[in-house]
Amino acid sequence: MAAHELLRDHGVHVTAQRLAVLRAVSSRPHCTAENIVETAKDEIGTISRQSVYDTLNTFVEKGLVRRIQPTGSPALYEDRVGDNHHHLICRDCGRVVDVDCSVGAMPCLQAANDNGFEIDEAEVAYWGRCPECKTSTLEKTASNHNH
Amino acid sequence: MAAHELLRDHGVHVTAQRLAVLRAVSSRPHCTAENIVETAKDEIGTISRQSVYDTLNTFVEKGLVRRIQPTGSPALYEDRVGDNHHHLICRDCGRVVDVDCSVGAMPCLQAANDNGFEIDEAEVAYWGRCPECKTSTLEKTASNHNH
DNA sequence: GACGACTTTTTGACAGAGTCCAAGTTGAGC
DNA sequence: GCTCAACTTGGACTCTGTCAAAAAGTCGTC
Repeated sequence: MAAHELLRDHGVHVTAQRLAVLRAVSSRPHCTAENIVETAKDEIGTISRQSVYDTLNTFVEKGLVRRIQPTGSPALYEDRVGDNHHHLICRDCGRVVDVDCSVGAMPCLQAANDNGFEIDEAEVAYWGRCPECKTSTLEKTASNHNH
Repeated sequence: MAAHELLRDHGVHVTAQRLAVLRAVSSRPHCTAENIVETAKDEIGTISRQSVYDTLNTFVEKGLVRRIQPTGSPALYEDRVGDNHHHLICRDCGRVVDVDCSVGAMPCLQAANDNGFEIDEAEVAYWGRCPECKTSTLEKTASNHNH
């Protein structure tokens, strides 16, 4: 489906800014609002930060993009929606990697006890260290021994 | 274990401020840095905001308290560490409620594919609406019908 | 096509959370 | 008691994100 129709079908007006934001989100796996401002500017010349925030909020609301917010990081946006995948986040470099749900298709939406809440999303973040950061820590430790 | 020894064992100096911060975190399930400043002031008379932030960062680093950061809310701190419980968060009022791990004891630490990451924590947030906010929305909807 | 209601975008100010800095004071632990 | 760590004060600053009002653009209808 063309981006144009995608927006129409979700009941939002089609504008150059929105198309650019949508393409910016698609262009890389996990980007910040700031990334999107830059990417969209590259594409259409100029766009205000406010428009990007407004557009992202609209998209999130309409289910066109998904927002994730790891502790200590600005919000990230991705266009992979509806498949309930999760994220691996590196504590050192902040890198985010997609990972499929370990329990299967969507069961993690069920909490053990919902306390009367009406749950619509389960966000799972695995925290740790990515291969590169593991390696560089080892190197640093080794070089410390040379003091 | 007394708070005093708890700090000692984690290799941090024992000070009135740190004890007050620790107690403030324990005093309620999920508190903001601002809550802690106030609670600690009530206890020891005066403490600087800077100290509270420093202390909280130290505690998080040492594993004495856990920090969670829901979208659109300041960071929250809790002293329930090491049991891998999760959180229910209300999209409307921001209320946070503890919930035990749905899969059992710590198995959600295992991602389907760790991509070479060394994972040390799985953070799960269930997003939805709390009973109170569900009710108040219904009331608002009902009153709109009366226009 | 042109009109007009309504939605978006722009611009710039603003707010909240938290960090950084620096210098001086206090206090913990050996 | 000495030394180093921790605390205070206060302000400047950064980073994300929102608010408000005016200008511009979209889209259904004529």
